Amino acid sequence: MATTSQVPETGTEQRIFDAALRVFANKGMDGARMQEIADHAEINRALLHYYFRSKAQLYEAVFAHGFGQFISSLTPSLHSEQSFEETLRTFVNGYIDYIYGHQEMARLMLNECLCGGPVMQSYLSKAIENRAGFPGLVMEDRLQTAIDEGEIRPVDVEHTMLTIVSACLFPFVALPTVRMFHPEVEEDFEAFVEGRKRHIVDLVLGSLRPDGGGEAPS
Amino acid sequence: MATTSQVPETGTEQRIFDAALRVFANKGMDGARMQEIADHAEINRALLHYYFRSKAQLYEAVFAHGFGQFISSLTPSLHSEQSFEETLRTFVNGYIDYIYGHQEMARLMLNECLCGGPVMQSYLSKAIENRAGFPGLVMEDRLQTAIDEGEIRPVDVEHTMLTIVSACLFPFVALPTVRMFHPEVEEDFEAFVEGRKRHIVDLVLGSLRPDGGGEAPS
DNA sequence: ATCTAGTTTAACTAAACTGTTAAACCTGGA
DNA sequence: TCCAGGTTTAACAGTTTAGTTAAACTAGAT
Repeated sequence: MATTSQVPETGTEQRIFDAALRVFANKGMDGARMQEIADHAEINRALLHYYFRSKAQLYEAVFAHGFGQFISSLTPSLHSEQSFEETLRTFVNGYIDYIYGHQEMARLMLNECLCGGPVMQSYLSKAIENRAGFPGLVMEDRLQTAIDEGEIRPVDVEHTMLTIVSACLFPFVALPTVRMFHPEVEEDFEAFVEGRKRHIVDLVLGSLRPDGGGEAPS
Repeated sequence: MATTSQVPETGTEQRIFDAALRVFANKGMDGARMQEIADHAEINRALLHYYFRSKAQLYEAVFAHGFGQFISSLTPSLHSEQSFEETLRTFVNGYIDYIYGHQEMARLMLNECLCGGPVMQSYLSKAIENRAGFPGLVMEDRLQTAIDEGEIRPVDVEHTMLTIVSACLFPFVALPTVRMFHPEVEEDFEAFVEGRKRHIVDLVLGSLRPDGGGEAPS
């Protein structure tokens, strides 16, 4: 079953997978052409269907892999008991690190996120069944306890979470547009990424200090 | 030319336009079908091409309209000389008000934003030629002067702008997904919108107070 | 009454795409 | 040597789509 002894450097299935990811991310599920995927994988359409029966199955396979990878890359580091600041930093760093390391996957997932496609819907609803296994919800809960314990000023946790996630995600998925405003981003992308992490943590912590933010707590 | 005396309640062209917006926003340029647009407009495909020669032209027309509408709905209120806080509040409120009132257009534009499509690219590059005419850049400049004058603590203006825009945009374009986490959003959407405005302004102002944010200014 | 613009119907072309199949090819392992 | 699985090629069927066209119809304006 192809796992007999040594599989070639980059197996065909993996090449198809990578190619599909790239094309799906750039063109979307509808805009993607099986031929283009085959071209990028340097194989032919027939072989493509030989591995992944249909376009829909290929798409779901790619999505599922990225989705699982994303969650499992974030969850473990959030599991232990940390201070709020540590949790926030871990969350933001983990989030952005994943996106940085998997920009195409991030774009693909956000695309699904936008149209509220059935694939995202089904995987997400299953994933959030247990809060402890979903990074965003772990972070949200930690935010709530920090408020309860007076560690930070009382803010709307849902809005705050939305803002944090937005600030982590959006600049990367909208990169083509961001680059038009700030061409220097491309020159030193890693510096931008690290700066982004610091900025977000800084902004949130700065605003949530218990000693009266924009509105005095009481 | 149809403007002789009284055009019927909703002109055909407008109905096509609305239908196209809806379909393009939900399915994307590639996923959209001319037949579906015609159905929503309650006309036939032939008439669709009679008004807008091709799918590409229809798409560009819809995009161009929304793009111009967005800019011109924000620019005037930012023109006068205001305090930083006023400017920020005007910007955030205007941004979110537009999105709230034009959710489909916002989704469509972000879709274009993601794939870095040629349409967005061309319109945007023309729009940012004069900074004073582009809301985001006006805000960014105001942020810079506020720092120069010690009105707020020195922060990275680009990162801060990115965060503000992200926080305004993302929760709305990703609404289908947001709803899965917070079903209550749908019950009172307007409350969510107003809460979002306050939260963002609050968070940013709270963090930018000149008296030492997360990191002491000097 | 006639003219004209908007509209419908229906048929059609041309192209694109997905998915399938059969035959042949290559290569490494038994 | 032979076999089997991966791979290619090429052709095909079936479907869907965009876009065009011609004819007929409708209704308001002149």
